[in-house]
Amino acid sequence: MTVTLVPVFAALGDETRWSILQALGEGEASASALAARLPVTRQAIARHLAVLHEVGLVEPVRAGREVKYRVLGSQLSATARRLDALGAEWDRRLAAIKDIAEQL
Amino acid sequence: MTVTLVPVFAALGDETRWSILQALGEGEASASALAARLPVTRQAIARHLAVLHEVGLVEPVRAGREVKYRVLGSQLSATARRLDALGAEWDRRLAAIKDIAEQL
DNA sequence: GCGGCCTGCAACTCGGGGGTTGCACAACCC
DNA sequence: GGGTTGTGCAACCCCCGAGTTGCAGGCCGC
Repeated sequence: MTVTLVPVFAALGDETRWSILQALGEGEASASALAARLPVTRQAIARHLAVLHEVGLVEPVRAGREVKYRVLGSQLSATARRLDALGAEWDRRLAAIKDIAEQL
Repeated sequence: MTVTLVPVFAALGDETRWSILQALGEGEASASALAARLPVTRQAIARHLAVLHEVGLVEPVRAGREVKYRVLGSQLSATARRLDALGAEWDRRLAAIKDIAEQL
């Protein structure tokens, strides 16, 4: 059920979305609240939140008539672990190739 | 000093670039060699390699008239560590906020 | 119940990036 | 030297996504 990595990074490859994530890192907030402290429209932020939710980095929390969002740091850490494993694997393989080449 | 995170993730948010990285993870290769086993033009791959090089994920290696590229797994792992730290920090802060709220 | 927030959906603009083709140039091989 | 292979640069097309405005619908409080 692990989400594929690429869409997550596509979501993380946007400055505005990082601003949103950073703001949410200081506490839950609604789209309107975020729009008040960011230089973009509420609708734009709503779309960004939808994207972040699709890749599992953020979670909506109904609070009466407003919808607050909570950042899911554990998901980010999980993604980080997969990334680290990939980097280590590549370095390991390339080192092995180099060793074999030197064996000649 | 450390490159900003966003461009790195923007670079990682593309399927074709991941195909390139995966291929390079099995051994160094030139743009032409990659074009032979991927469904895109050599020029497109060259542009992707330039992007990956700009964010430090890949390194060019001149070999006579051809330019092979090597994937830098350590850079990926370094990025992963920064990401993990961020996720942990967010979770820590939100947990602290929750604790304070329950103190009331 | 009624006016004011907050949300959701739809249509539109516009700039950027992924992909292509075409050509010029450099380096290897025979 | 001449043909072949690999690279670099430039122009072009085209689609997608970030952002906007506008409007309709739901919940609150008075």
